[in-house]
Amino acid sequence: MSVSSSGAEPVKWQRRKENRPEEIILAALDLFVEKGYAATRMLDVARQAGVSKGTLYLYFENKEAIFRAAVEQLIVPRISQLEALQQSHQGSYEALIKKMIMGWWQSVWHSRLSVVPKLLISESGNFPELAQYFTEHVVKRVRYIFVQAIEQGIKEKEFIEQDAVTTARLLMAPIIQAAVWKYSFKVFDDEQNPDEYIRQHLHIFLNGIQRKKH
Amino acid sequence: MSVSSSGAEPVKWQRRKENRPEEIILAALDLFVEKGYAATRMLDVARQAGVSKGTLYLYFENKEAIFRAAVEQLIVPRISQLEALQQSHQGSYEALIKKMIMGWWQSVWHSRLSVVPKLLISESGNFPELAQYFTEHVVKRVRYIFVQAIEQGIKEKEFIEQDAVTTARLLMAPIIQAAVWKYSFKVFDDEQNPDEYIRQHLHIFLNGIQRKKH
Amino acid sequence: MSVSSSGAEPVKWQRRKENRPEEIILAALDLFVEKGYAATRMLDVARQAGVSKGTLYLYFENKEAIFRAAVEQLIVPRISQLEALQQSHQGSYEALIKKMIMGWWQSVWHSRLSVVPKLLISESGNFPELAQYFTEHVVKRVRYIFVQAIEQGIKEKEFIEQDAVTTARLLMAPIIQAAVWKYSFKVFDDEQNPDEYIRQHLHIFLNGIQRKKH
Amino acid sequence: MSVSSSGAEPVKWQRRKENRPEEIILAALDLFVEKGYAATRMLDVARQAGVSKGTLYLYFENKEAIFRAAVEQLIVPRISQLEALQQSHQGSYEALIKKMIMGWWQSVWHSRLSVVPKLLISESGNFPELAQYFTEHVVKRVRYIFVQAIEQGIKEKEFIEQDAVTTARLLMAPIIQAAVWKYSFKVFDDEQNPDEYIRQHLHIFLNGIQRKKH
DNA sequence: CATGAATGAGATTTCATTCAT
DNA sequence: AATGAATGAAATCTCATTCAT
Repeated sequence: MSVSSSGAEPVKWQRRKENRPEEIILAALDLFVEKGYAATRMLDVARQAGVSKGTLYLYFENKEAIFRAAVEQLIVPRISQLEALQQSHQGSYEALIKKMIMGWWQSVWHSRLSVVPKLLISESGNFPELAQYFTEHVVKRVRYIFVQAIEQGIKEKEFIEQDAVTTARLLMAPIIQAAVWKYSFKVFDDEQNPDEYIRQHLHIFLNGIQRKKH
Repeated sequence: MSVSSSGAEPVKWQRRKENRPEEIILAALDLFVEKGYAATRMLDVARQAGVSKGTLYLYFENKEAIFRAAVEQLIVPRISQLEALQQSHQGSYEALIKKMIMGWWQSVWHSRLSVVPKLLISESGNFPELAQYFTEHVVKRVRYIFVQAIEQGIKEKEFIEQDAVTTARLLMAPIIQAAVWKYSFKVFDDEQNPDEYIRQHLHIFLNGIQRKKH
Repeated sequence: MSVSSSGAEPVKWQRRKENRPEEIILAALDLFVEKGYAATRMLDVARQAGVSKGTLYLYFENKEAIFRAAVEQLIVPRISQLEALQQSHQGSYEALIKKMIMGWWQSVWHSRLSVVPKLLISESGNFPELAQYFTEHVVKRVRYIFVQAIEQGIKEKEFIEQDAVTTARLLMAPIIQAAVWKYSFKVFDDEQNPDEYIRQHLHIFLNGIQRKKH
Repeated sequence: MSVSSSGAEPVKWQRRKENRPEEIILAALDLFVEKGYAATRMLDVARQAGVSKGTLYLYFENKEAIFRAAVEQLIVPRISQLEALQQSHQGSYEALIKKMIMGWWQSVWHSRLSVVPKLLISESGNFPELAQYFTEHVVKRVRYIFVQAIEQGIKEKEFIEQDAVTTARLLMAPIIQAAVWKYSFKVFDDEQNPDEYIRQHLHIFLNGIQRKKH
């Protein structure tokens, strides 16, 4: 199912030192999202990763270390993409926000990364340091990028006067919400086209904050 | 419910006994939200409710039953309020939506009810039937109320043409998001005024869907 | 086998809060001595004590706590007996030493207490704090009692001039040795009469340190 | 043993290979004494011996085999020294005993051999065959040498009438005790001069068993 | 009814041993 | 011959649930 391109011999004793940590992280992420951290047994993680229980402990000190690694390694690298996008932008701030949201959406929604919000929301109570780390290094950093775009749009008379931080929260809320929903109630809720959802969000939102041209 | 069948004389010191199930539910809710379902020990619930471990089992079959009861008893009654509001409304649909959102917000945000979204998101993987129940009987039902208001606003040329279901999702997303955030990252995230947050959401959102008057 | 005088109904659910800790300690002692600390499984301790695994953890934080309790509660009380004996003595120092050794021997050898030396010797490497505690509060304290008797005997010209501490060590060595042997090699070594062994030790030792009367 | 069958040219850099088993035994001994058998991990043994875990299994079947080898190879050869000493002796039995004890003491105390008593005492419960082997082939054999010396001394009227086996036990007890102590409580107990300890033991003991000359 | 001591299934974690490299 | 990554049995410990009091 997973290993490589050469087909189908289920080898039992495999040495894959290089790839193990990432394989374990991805396996754990799948399960943490599905069952929550506490309900995920190390045996499950091992099976999902195609290794034995003991192997997990060769690469991670304990269950919590896997959790931390999953969050940190997956998310943080993505943010710089966003920052780069902002700095190289030319044109209206409406166009910048559209571009950033759509880019973020593409890279997050369709990747395994989209599970992280749900995971952190679920486990924030049990891992306060991790929740704090996430708040400081991800939430606020991403929000700041949008805050800047909004503030500059206000200064340039493109957007109406408003509190930029609250507006940035409102810009992000439906996206985070969608990611959380995907892993919580999607199977029971009616199908919807996520791309259309975002498109419409941007439409209403940008329409809502723009200074009306008379 | 059982002791004195001649419901006339409400003896004070019996109240406690009568309220036991609710006290247990509230205690459990607090803990489920704080630590998650799996990490909450029955001993903790007992202590928080001021009873012994054994007593829990006099009122509930097991841990899961407490969880189900908590969700069902807290949420469902509130929805009919919303439905009543809609049916009695007179005036613009913008005003109706404002009224409903603010009413919902008041009754949810400032009550213990606000923990339910976070709780269900966290535990949906472990309690699929409950997640389904919640999706069908709460999410969709509430959404339907807003869908109707939006659709009628479109028909009356008050709002622009758009997919009402998606729009309803976008209307609700920041509110649910706020409730989830409150119990996940609020302590680490910067303070914000929740009432101002909702006010601004309504402002941008309604501004964004209104048909521009020229 | 153990519970009480009323005969033979092996009850399954027994509440014995008062006696449990001591029962567990004694059970653990038996096994620690037989197999060593590390090789003794908590399940074994539970079975030996006639309780379940979980019950152990109601009374002791972990395996090490049982070990510590066993050592501390059994040994320390006995020492004061010895000190009392010394202070009330009248007569020759030879007689005092005889009396103390025989008394100590009686109370230690024929009781479960005799296992402690072997146990501490075996586990000293893994429980250095416990070994230190034992050295300070038991070994040195007991030795000091004998050192005093010997020094006074020297002063009174009853015994020959010699280093009293070394002599006290030599007085105690065969006794400790016997206790250790009992739990290590006794089953394989030839039977011997322990009372005769001590009697002869005292005979040779006291004969060896006495000032020769001409 | 295997490589160069023409045993003439002892190549230096092959030595290491040839000595592997002994190096492993010595490494294991150090650790067994410090931590006990069960608490000693094969990884520790490997590291201490400067080899990898897998290599241990090239030379020994399993952990127990290392333990057995350690005991057997270290102890047994020393006994014949003692027997030779006895057979070649001329002079008083007091002098013979002094010579044997001092010789034994020298070769045991100041060598790694001194750890064996503590080790066997600690692990006798887990390795009964080994304990039996030790009792039969070491303890009794050594004791027999001393028993003979004592019995002959009695016959020659050098020593007083007494049970020679018990006396031999008492002669050996302080020495074994000292070796055990060295690896159990020495670091916490006060310093003492071991040579002085033995000298004084011989003094008291021999003084105690000698027939008084009038 | 209420209690909390007692239970035991099941979780995490360790480490002797195996075997691909 | 040597390595050390990988294995999995078995240990400690937790906690939902039961039941004597």
